[in-house]
Amino acid sequence: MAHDSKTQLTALLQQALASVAPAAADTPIQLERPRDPGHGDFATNLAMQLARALKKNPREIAQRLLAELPVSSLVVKAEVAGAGFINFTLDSGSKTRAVKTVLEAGEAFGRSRLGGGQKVQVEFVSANPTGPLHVGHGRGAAYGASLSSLLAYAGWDVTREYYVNDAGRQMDILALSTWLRYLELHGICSIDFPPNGYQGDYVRSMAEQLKTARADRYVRPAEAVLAATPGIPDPARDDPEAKAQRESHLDALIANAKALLGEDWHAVHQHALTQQLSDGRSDLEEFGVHFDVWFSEKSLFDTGLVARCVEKLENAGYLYVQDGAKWFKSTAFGDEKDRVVQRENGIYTYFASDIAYHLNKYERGFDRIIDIWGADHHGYIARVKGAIQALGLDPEKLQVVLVQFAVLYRNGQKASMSTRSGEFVTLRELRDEVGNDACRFFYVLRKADQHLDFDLDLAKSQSNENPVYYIQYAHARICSVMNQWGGDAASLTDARLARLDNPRELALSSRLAEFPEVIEAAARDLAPHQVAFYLKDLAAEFHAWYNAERMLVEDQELKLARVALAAAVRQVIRNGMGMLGVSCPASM
RNA sequence: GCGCCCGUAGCUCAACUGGAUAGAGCAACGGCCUUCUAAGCCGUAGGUUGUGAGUUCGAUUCUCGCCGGGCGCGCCA
Repeated sequence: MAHDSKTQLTALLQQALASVAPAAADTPIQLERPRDPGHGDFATNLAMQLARALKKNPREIAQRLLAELPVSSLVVKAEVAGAGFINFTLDSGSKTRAVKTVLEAGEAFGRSRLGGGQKVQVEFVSANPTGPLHVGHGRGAAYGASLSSLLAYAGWDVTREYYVNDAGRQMDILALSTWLRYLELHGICSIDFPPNGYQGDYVRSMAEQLKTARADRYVRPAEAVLAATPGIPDPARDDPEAKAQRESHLDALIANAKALLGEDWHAVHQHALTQQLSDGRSDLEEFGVHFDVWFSEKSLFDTGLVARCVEKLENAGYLYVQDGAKWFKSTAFGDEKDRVVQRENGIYTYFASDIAYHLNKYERGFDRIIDIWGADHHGYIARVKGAIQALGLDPEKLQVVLVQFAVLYRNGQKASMSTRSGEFVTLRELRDEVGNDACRFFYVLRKADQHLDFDLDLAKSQSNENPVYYIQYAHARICSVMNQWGGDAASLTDARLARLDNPRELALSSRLAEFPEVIEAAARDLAPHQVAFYLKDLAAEFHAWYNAERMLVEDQELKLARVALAAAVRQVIRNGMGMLGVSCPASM
């Protein structure tokens, strides 16, 4: 059995524990890799954990544990330190063995069975298809994609899903906006474009496509379009009354459009939807973000699931009618207030279709469901979990990760990111400026719950100083060395690794052995940034070694050992970067 | 006002689910290219972890109170 050092050491400690404190034999063994190399290769706080139960001095317990520790060739030195830590220094052969393990496992090194093949669904991005993706969506995309790969690597069966909001008012507004621009293109300029419509240039280009494909088929007289609309209030006014009037003006325009266009309304609607959807899709694909399922909100209505869902809640006694609307008693599940699922006008709320969507997720048999939402949706968690509980499902299966906002700065000024106003930086623009690799890496370089200040000027002007290049550079250097070495890569597994004996080489080997632990910890915490930081550390240690020692030396045996180490580093960089969706060029 | 998230070096961020002397990058300063890629390396400097208490062997981490910032509190999506 080729156990790794950590597993072996854990087993040794368990034996010692069993004889020192049989009553506490189930105490979990925590082994950490100390930051300070002077503290050895592994350290455990086991004695301190036992201190209270045994009512003894931790250092004394540590001494007794050491006395009972079975003899092993693995441990070169074990000593009590500090308040009661036990520090272990391992045999160098056990460290360099990682090189061979990496080379033999190749792409599979770091994979684990932590997830046990369980089915997990990760839903992310799910932006309304009403305009280009912006930098905020980019963060969700990068995080979700990296997390999905990470979970897959750690042994889960992952389904990546995008929830398409193709059923609501926002889509109607987009269709209307497109149509109004289309009318403008046909010389109908007497209709003021509503300020709360979609202003972006992409709307105009969709209108042009419509004109090219359908000529004047959708043209209607301006008077009919504006019939019975309340009109647009003075732009300077932002009182509630004015706001309400703008919204009802928009709704009246939509109603008129539907009436005037009849079946053609669906064609315009569909055109806008498919156009935006395919635009977003190709944007994400170029960004290396793939989805297995594109789930339509509209389908939830078409199959009657929303209605069935509401009925289920009603039968379970969690619905009541007030002011003509149907309310869900989410306060029964800890929410601040009850929520409407069906409005007075009979239209279901977004919440209703979201309940149905989650019911559908559960019915598809996932063992675990992860929703990745923007932080502005945090108030939404209680009601969704409440509804799940009301449907008799286990709310613990659902995990919501809130990704904090990416706030964009340009010229030291906060840039707006509203899709409707049209003043936003798109993900595509960002990728063009900064590059996909730097983008993916930059996004995932911080915890999801950290606010992200994205300084566009900095990202553009200093893109060469982005940490991603640091890691890619290490990879390129190794490729270059291996080209000059020119040997057969397969022969590297036979290298005499005992020749790797300087501290840098041993530290680098240990670092490689740590990779699987990093993967598991990151997967547990849903924190792909830990992988990114690990890769930075690995690259740093490699660069230091590279500058200190030469690999292509005269001594054939030493050369082979060093090239093997470099090849193993390269492999781990590839595995880690691949997970984060970042490429590894062979030269830079 | 209530709820969620956050506060760590001048700036951007880490810190292995409570561990040892809190670490990186950028910016600043000083060194290293006739030998494998200088997008690199080595060194110097930079901190009362917002603040005050509590919990214990031990707190950046957990609890509470303040201070400061972000977001949310619709029959919007």
